[in-house]
Order: sequence, then C-alpha cells, then structure tokens
Amino acid sequence: MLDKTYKPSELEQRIYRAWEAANAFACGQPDRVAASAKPYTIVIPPPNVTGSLHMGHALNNTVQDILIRFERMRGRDVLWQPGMDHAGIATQMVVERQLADSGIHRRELGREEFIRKVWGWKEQSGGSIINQLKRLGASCDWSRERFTMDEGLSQAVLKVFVDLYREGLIYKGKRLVNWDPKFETAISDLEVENIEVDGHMWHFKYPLAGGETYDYVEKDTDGNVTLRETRDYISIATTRPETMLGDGAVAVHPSDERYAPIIGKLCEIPVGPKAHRRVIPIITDEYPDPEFGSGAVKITGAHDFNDYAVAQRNNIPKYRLMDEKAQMRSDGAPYAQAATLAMAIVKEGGEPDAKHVDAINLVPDEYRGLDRFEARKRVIADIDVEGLMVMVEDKRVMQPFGDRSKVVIEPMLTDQWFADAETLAKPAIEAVESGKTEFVPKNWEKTYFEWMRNIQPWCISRQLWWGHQIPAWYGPDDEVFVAHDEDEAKALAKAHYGEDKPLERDPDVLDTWFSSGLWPFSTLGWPDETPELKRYYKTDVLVTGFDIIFFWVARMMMMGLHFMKDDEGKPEVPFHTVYIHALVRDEQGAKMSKSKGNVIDPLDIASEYGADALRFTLAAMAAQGRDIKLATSRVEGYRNFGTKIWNASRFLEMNECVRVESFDPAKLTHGVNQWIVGEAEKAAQAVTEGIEAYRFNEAAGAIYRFVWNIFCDWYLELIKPALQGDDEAVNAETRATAAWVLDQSLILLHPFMPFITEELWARLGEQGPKRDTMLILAQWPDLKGLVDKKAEAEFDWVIRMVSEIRSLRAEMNAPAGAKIPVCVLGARETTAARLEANREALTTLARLGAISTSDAAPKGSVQFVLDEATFALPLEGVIDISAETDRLNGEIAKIGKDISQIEGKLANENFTSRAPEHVVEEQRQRKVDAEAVVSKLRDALKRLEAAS
RNA sequence: GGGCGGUUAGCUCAGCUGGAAGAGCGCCUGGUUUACACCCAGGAGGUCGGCAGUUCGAACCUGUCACCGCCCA
Repeated sequence: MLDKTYKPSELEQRIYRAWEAANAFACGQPDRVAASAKPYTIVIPPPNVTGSLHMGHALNNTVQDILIRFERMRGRDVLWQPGMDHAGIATQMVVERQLADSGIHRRELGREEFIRKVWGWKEQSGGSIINQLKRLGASCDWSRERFTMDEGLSQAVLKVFVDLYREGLIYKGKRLVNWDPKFETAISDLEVENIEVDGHMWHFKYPLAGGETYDYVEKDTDGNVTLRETRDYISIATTRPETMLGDGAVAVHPSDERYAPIIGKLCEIPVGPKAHRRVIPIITDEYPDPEFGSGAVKITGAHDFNDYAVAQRNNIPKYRLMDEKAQMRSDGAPYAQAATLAMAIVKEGGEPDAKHVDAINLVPDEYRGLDRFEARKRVIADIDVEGLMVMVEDKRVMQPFGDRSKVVIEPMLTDQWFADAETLAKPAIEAVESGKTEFVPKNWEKTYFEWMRNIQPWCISRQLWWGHQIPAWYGPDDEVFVAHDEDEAKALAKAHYGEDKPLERDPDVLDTWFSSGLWPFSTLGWPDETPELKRYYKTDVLVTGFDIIFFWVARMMMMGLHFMKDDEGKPEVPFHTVYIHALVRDEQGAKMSKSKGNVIDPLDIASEYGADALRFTLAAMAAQGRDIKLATSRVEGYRNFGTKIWNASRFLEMNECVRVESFDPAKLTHGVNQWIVGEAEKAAQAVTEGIEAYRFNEAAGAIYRFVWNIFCDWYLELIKPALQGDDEAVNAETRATAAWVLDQSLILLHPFMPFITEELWARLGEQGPKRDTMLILAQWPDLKGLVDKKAEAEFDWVIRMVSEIRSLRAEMNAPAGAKIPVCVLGARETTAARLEANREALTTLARLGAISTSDAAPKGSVQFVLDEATFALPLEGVIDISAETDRLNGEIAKIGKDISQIEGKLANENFTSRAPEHVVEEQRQRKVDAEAVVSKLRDALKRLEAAS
C-alpha cells in the first residue's frame, strides 16, 4: 500500500541508482541498434569544472533531459553526451588561492608541479556539478563523460591548431587585447563586464608647440558666434589622465571648424619633465564627436580600443605604458632618452616600426613602477600645479572589469595568437541563413548574425599554465615552428636552418573555448574516425541560454563547419537546432547573483519540494522568448501536483484497479471509459506536440490539466459509484481502464517528473502483468482513434450539469449534505438517455435525491437551462422567491446583451459579406442557442411567478 | 547612441494562424464526501500600458508615446 504522501528525498537517489544499474542512460543499446533506431544526440554545453549548479543549469539540463527522455521513450537511440570544460582562468584561480593559503606562489612550484596540483584538485573537488546534475535526474550517458583536457580531446585541439595555422587561419600578432592585471593574462571581450561607475572627466590644456596661437571661435546652431578668443592651447578631455603619457596624437573631427586653423600643427603633452616635453601632431579623424567634451581627443593607441583604431588609420605610434601587473613601466632607457626617440618618430612620420615603438618607455622616471591609479593622481596633481587643468567634472563612466578577477581591465598591446574568426564565421553565418541550423525561437538568429557579422579576430592565447599549451616552438631568432609535437617541430626547424637548433616552446595556453568549440565532435572521438562520430554527428539540438550564444553556439558552429564533413564531403553543422531558453530570475525579475543575495539554490528547492517539482516548475514556466521569474509558490503548487498523481495511484490501488494484459482501449463499452481514453489520446497528442515544438510549458500544462482536472476531478469521481456497484462486467472494464489511463499518464509525465513516475510505475507494476521495462525505457504512446464523439458530448454534458447544480446549491446556501431532488422538464431523447445512463454518478456528484421527468416544475424551484432541457430543483422554504426572480432576470438580461451584440454583427452587411462563412454561421448558431435559452428562462420565470 | 524584449486578474505568468479573456498562487464562502487539507466544491477579481490607424472584427497587425528590462557601443 502506498503511503499517504510521496517523499522525494527518500526515493530519488534509490531510483537514480536503479536507472544506472539498468544501464538505461547508455547510447547504442543493442536492441535499438538492431532495430535500426534513429540516433538522437544532444551534447551538454560543458559546465565548468569549478562550477556548481545554479538555476540556469537546472533549467538548461531539465530541458535537455525532457528532450532526451522523450526521444528515448519514442525508441530513438539517444546519446546525451556529458562532460566538463577545464575553465582555464577559473580553475587556475581556485588552485592558486589554495596555494596562497599555504603561502606558496605557483612560480615557486614550477609549471609541471603546479599542473600536477591542478589535476589533483580536479580529482578531489572538481566536477561537483556532475553529481548535482544527477540529483536533478539528468539521464546523461555518464560512461562517455569527457573533459576538455582529456588525452583524446587534447589531440583534437592540437590538430585543429596546427591545421588552422597551416591554412593561415591562425596567426601571431601584436594587437590590443583585454588584459587582466590580476591574472596577468589576456582575456576575451566576452569575459569583460562593462559596468558604469562614478568617475571624472578631466579637461587639460595641451599648449601649442612653439607658443603658437589661433583664433578659437564657437558658434550656436544658427551660426551666430557665441565665443571668440585667442588660444595658445587645445583643450582635451579624458577620464584616464595617466594614459596621456602614451599619447601619440590629438585628433579632431574633419568638419570641426573650431580647430581647422591648427590641423597639422604640434601640441605639447603637459606632463613629464619640462625639459623633455613631448610634442604630438594634431590630426583629423572621423572618430572624435564634435559635440562631446571639447571635441578634441587624445590618441593613446596602446591603451584604448577606439584610439587603437585611430592610431592604425593614421600611422600614430602606440606607446605601451604599463607592465603585466598594470603598473607603470620601469624597463628600458631613462625617460629623457625615450622622449628623444619618440620625438624622432614624430619628425620622421610614416609608419613607425611597432617593435621599436614598444621598446620605448615613455613613463617619466618619477612615475615608474607606480600603480596605474596612483600614477593618475600624480599626473593630475602635477598638471594642476602648472595651471593647465581647465576643469574636472563628475561623470558616470563605463569601466571594463574582469568577470572573474573583478579588477579593472587594461587594454594592452601585447603579442598574442589570433584565429581569423571572420573567415571561420562566414560558413557559420551561411548555415543559419540557409536554415541548415535553426534557432528556436527564431528571433535569436538576429543576435547571432549581429555578432557573427561584426566578429573580431579571436584572441586564443592566454598567459596561464592550466590549459592546452600552444604547439608552437621558437628558434633562436624567434622563427616559429607550429607542429603536433616537439619532434615534428625539430624536424621543421632543421629543414629551415639546415641544422639542429635549440627550440623553446611557447609558454602560453589556449582559450578554454578553443577546446569547447570542438565539443560536438571531439567528444565523439575526432580526429579518429570512430563509429560514434559517424553515428551521432551531426547532433540534433544544442540547448543553451541566450547569454552564451556567442560562447557555445558561435564557436561550435565555426569549428564544426570547418572540420566536419557530411557524406558528400560538404561542411556539416554541429546541430540542426539551437534551442535558446530563458534566463532564470528571481521573483522580482532581477538577475540572480551572489552579491545581491537573491540566489535560489536549485538543490535547496529540490531538497524541500523534490527534484520533480523543480523540474516541472521550470518546464511549465519555460515559455519561449521570456525570462523565468521563479516563485517558490509555483514550485509548491507543482509539488502538490506530484502528490495528486500519487494519491490517484493510491486510490486505484485501494480499489483494485489493476492493469489487464490484453486491454484494448478501442474496444470499450461503457461511456465513461470510452470518454476517458479519448481524453487520454488528446492529452498524449498535446504533450507530444508540445515537446516536439519545444513548447515545454504547453506540454507540461497539458499533462497537468489532464491528470488533475480531467482524470482526478471527473473520471475518478464518476467511476466511484460503479466501483462500488455490483455490475461485474462494467466494474472490470472500469478498473482496467482506470489502470490503463494512469499508466498513460505516468508515461506522459515521465520526461518532466522522472522520479515519482518511475516509482509509481514500479509500485503499480507489482500487481497485474509483469512490466517489460522500467518506465524510463517504456514506449511512448501513439494513441489513435480513441475519441468517441458521442461519449465526448455526453460527458461534456455531465460535467456542465453537475457544475451548474453545484453552483446553484452554493449560491442558494443549500446545506452541503442535503440531497435535493431534481425535476427535468422538456428533456428530449438524448438528455433522457444521458440522465439514465449516469443516474448514479450524477446523484453522487451533484448530491441529488430522486431524478424525475415531468412537464410541470414543482413549486418554489430554482431552475436552470441546459441545452433543450430545464432543470428544476425544488428548494421550497429555502429559496427567496423574489431573489430567485431577480437571478433569472439577471440571467435573461445577460444573455439578452449577448444576443443584441450578435444581432449587431449579423446586421452589419460588411460582416456577413466579408467574414468567412463559418464565422458568420457560428454567430447565427450562437444567436439561435441564446434565444432558446432566454425563452426557456422566461418560461421558468413564469412558473416561479405562478407558484408564488 | 544601436539592437532585442516586455507592459494581460492583488502576485508570477500563458494566450501559436486576428473570430466569445486563461492558469498557478493569493483572497472570500462552504466542506470530517474513508485517494489526496500538499485536498474538495463554489465565488469575487481584467478600460489586455496610453493614443492613433488597418480591418466586418484587434490582447494579437501597423505607427507613435510612456515606463521597465537585457545585450552591444
């Protein structure tokens, strides 16, 4: 006997272990392969090895598990490929922090030892998210779990790097990158968060060289002169005064008349030792906004992305001012010498030599070694002393922060490896344009295109130790040899130099995304041509949040299309569908974050309400194109739903509703049973279509309504009298039907609530014919032809009648226990038959006494109209005649209003001539029906009046 | 500044092809109906953000305004 309530915490782990023991998650099940089942593949977007489960993961994996369980039950050979990525920065950070606790820096350990420590950490405490996914019921094929640093996946990385390099799609170069001074590495744009903070805008005077002057004129929009003065300077606004030291030019917009007189002249950077003030040219470029600040912009090509572009266009030297820790440089020659070299470049013009420029340290001696923010203060103070500060404004400024380090990111000119993303993106764009890969919902394609069409070279090198070390070796003259291993590099070097030369390997590692971009095929064994690769690539769907379209989708598309080919040798996409799900927010709609303290931990929810309730909630709220604002009251409601089906099962158990071997839902004789199997078919169809269309909320809603509002609320109530009755034939059919419908419900609910359904499947399997399989491997229903129109109409009528009577009873305050007789007037054949067939059920559900048919209503009756018949409930003494008269008049008035509305429509010639025929016909029918009801209500009113 | 999305019941949200406004929670009333109080029955509650337009007909299409959110610069 089942307990009164379902207790998830006691059962979930046991059930999960049973699935694992049954090997239910494994792909390539021999019976399915033998039956040439079509493969269905999802690769998990690899969670980070340092990560722990948050609500976003919970939603992401619930969706994947729903799809996987659904297709598994539909007989497909499913592979849900799990694993994790090695998360270069995050992991290195964790281990470094641990080391720091014992006062050790990784450099003291050395690279090899440090990496050993990272592996040790990974074995011990990495990947806790995997167990958390299991708690949610994720049915991944864990036997195939992969890690981006695995031997096989590392081979894939090597091959991809070498191939792309040889194809000219990977190159090394000095470019501006986002530099994280805490981790001392380059990071990608996507790892930078731009946050608006309180800052300042300083306005400084850059004196014109040689004491030159010009007429500075400002005009209003009508061209009237509002200011005219003689100036010997140009005013520059900046939020980062410390970068002035590296200025290479001042730029103004070509249309800006104010500065036209001084274009091409030189001005002086008002900082540094007086004797060696540098002068820089005033140039024109489209970049400066004349409306913004003074309209003149200082150009520091080595420390600002916009300035970098200007400097590139105009051959302006890009002076690097800081070191890896973002401290002011202290290398190289003293300032006086450096400034002289810089001046020489200005004089020479033309394209400056980047290497030469980079060697010049333009930080004045007294600022060298200072932190950048300290240097800023000193620069401001020094300029102020000279009286060259015009003003300082308080201003909100966008500042870039490292998403992990939380320190201010410094744009920095460094040597890095780049992938030619623009070239790789072309086929990836084309694949979505042509529909080879589709986004669901479709509007995300726009985001994808937007990003892919404006893609920047992808900086793939990281100055870290943890990751795939770049397979590039340098000769003594810095000649690069890219090879799969050191031996190959040596051979290349020998061929190049004509003799053996010592080589040194590039110390940097690759961006983690370089390896996770290969995930859809590297996990299947590529570059080996494994049977798995052949069978499961391309995969079916990638499920992810929109915030990482750029990370996963873009990279997997680029790499997949470049390296994978279909049977005809054409590039093959990694997945045909990208399902983008919502972001989970808190109840108020704020993004969940630790700092806000509004994080709802999915595991807490799972512990309190069960993993099933959490999953169902996420699915029910996963409407396309909207964020999920998670309220625990919803979870509670769906926990109750689990309890509901549990108790329904308990009810069947108590009433010996046991499954019958040869049960055929198409051959039922009893109306209520014909009706419920038809409803089951409709529910199965709705759930199936919902999942197929990625409309999880609709699928969840359909099974919820069927189980609760149809099966429990009506069917089980309707059959109670029969179960108690002594008609053995009806009784047996009803029991078998109930058991069969519950079974269908468990199957349909399983993708959403796997634990409780599996448990009930087992418990209900203890009676009746033996189960063939666990529920997870059971057959998804394909129900057809079970909808019996007659039964459907009949039980629609039963429900309406019972509801009507209940409503009136409540309204009349009839005692809950009172059995009220009912008299039916004007009933035609169908109604009479329905009354007769369902007499017991009706009297029980509506708490009726005798049901009689007559032509005259008993005195003092409450009356209502249902189809052609009028029902009279004699409540003499209980009812207030005048109140009842008012009620009926109210009804008549309400329907009358409807009628006049419909008449209005029908009288409109435009409507009858232009609206489709079936719509017009529908309105005509509505009018006829409503008029019939009104006329019957008028009769009822007359009877009431006659009685009083 | 560019792009995307939102505004529907007290709250959280559905509403697909334009054709009679929905759910869960909350609220109110009643209920010891031996499956379930994590329940049952009944009920109240909406100018579908504003305005203008298209249409026989608009929550839905178009324009515009307002407010909110996100992404990118």
